[in-house]
Amino acid sequence: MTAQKMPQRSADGTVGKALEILDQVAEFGRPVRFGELLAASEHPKATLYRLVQTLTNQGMLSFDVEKQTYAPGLRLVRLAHAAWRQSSLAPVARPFIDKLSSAVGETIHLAQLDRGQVLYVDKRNATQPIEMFSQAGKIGPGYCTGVGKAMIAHLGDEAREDAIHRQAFFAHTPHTLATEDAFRAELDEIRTEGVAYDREEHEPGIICISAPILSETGRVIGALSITSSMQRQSLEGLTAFRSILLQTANDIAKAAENWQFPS
Amino acid sequence: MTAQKMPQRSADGTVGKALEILDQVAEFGRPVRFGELLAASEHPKATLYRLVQTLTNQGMLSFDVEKQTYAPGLRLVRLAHAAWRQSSLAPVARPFIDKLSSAVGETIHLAQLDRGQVLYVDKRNATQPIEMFSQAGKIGPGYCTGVGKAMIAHLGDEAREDAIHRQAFFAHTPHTLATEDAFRAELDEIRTEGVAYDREEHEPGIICISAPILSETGRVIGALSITSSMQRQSLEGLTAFRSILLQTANDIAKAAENWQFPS
DNA sequence: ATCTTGGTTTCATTTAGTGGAACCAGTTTC
DNA sequence: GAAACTGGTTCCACTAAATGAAACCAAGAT
Repeated sequence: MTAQKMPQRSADGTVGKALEILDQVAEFGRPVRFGELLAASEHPKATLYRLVQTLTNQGMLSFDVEKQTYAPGLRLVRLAHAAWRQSSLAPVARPFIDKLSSAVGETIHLAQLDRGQVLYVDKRNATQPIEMFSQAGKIGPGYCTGVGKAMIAHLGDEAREDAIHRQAFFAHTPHTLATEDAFRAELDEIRTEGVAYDREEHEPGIICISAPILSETGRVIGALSITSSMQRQSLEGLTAFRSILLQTANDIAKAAENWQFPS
Repeated sequence: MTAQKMPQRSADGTVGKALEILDQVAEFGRPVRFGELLAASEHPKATLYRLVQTLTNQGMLSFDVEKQTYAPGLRLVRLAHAAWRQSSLAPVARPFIDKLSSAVGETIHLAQLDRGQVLYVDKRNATQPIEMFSQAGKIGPGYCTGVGKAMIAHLGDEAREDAIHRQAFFAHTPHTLATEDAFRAELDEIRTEGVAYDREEHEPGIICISAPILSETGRVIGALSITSSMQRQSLEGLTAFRSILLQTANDIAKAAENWQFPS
């Protein structure tokens, strides 16, 4: 089995534990029996049971009476709606992404950093229609995606170290930078370069160019990327997008500064 | 053992309280100051403070250091992704909705019931492109929407009573059924009718026809609706969709029965 | 009919949550 | 320039809530 330990979240209090359970259920990716959960959990039966009970009648977990399984609850969808509108860059960035999308005709990703991991908050694909939550909310590794590297490279020293230590450094492809040292070197490169490239590091044949979105004070607030495949493009081809990508990232940053939420 | 637990008011344990806070923040619809939250809360300063702290470093709330405001956190988006894929009807229903959408050329909604409220989990609009989370995750009232009425009408007695008591019965329009009695009568009607109509009860000029999605055992698992406006359609016009709507609802129910999650 | 397996409940013990009050900046007011 | 606010953070005795070992229950399996 693949016993890969995730970076631990300082489980403060009961609330922390409850949320940890929630994460576990979510990670299964399918409805789970109580027993399975118990096996994967530190907690004794009774404790886990009560925790799950609480989450369930709070609507954070949904319980399928017929199949006796638990899954992340719909209340989350409701809350995420609010989160997405308020905390994510997506609403602000939308017009710019639309423009960029039609200008370059390639897939666009908008992502933010969540504890060292890449969280995609929006996506535009020239050809296919958008796929709702199946795209937004998706997560990916920080160390081998263009957006991930672009963001981590521009973090402050402290935050960057933290992010680096959260990486799993699994070699998805022969091109993956799978060691901390190689990764650090790449980050330096990216900082001087201004943009990050994904040279088939995550998926074979998939390449991208990515730029960070930085606030006026230099804080990393997200990243933007143009993705393509080796069939359609070369790395040099992507370089041609450098200018428009940086411009768009800048536009989004500006727009984010004086973003007022609709009453 | 009597199943009588009247005093519930979303108050089980610390976890319940924390989630309540989360809801409150989400309800603001914009970043909030600690003070504002305090004013809207029952809890004393210190308690609220700690709760908010916990939620924040759990990633359930995000804190804008510059503006000193809280908003629902990105961790929710990640969790919701899982919830949407697993607990919602959307992934199963997608192909059917697509088909229905292109067949009727009107707006389609897919919704589920969450504590008496309507939670939209997917939407198809013939003309406009999809709008990610800005649509999925949206909530609406149960008593004055087609999907809401269709679902509540087909609940079991106990659950239906519960749902009815959760309704606010605010008269959004002159046509809103704003009393419990009128609502009950309408529900009876809907049960014999098989479909529910929204006759400008929520928004002026907006009408819809809706069918519940029922499991083989008769449990309500969601609802489907075709929405239009008085400009484009009449109620009679919508009636023409009755058959295809019921058919689609049925297809979705069938598909949901033997839905296996992708490993 | 008895043994497992998987889920639920009890209850004395322990731990974590609570909240009144004090404390600290920064701002405003006098 | 001191004094009174305002908004946020920390203390700590008190209390309510979480804990978990063990008992219990309901099916299926043997």
